[in-house]
Amino acid sequence: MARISAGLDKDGALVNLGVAIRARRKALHLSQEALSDAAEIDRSHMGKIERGERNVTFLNIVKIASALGCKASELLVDSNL
Amino acid sequence: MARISAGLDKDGALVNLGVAIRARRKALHLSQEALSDAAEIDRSHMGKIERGERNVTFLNIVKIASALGCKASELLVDSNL
DNA sequence: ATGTGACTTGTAGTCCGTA
DNA sequence: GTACGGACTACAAGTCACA
Repeated sequence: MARISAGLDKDGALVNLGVAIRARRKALHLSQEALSDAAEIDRSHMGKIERGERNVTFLNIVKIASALGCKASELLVDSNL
Repeated sequence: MARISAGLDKDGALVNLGVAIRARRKALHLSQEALSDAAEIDRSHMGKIERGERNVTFLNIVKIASALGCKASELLVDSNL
């Protein structure tokens, strides 16, 4: 059971963000482990983020984007937000 | 004293985000109160976000962007992120 | 109208496992 | 290499009083 209720994440914003992160990660042929290591975020947490089960903080979005070699805004554009 | 250390917010990302939010809010001639009301976020909390003193979460960024009538990605583009 | 400090509650984020 | 769980700790969310 995810910790984010469908009610809170009305437009699936977190899921879309997670999908965008995963897509960029795969494009770079990185493992979750490699990415979470580069972003200095726990691998378990990163997995939940990709699945849209966690409401990431802004600073971590920036860190992840940076680890993916792109801007945070690009991730959101991918997510249609 | 701000709750976010300069060390954590290396590039002033939170400050830039706050500035972008405030700029858009002013452009719409809204008070913090009106905006925080529209975004369903407490005025006090919103004020701290605008000053870059809080590491806001993704879902709240989306809520604020929505209350500002723009996309979350646009806010980040304004912030150069 | 906004800034700020003090506070409680919820959850982001860590660390350990198992499959 | 990834999903998922339990048990923590750190900190964002949310509220209020007062400047």
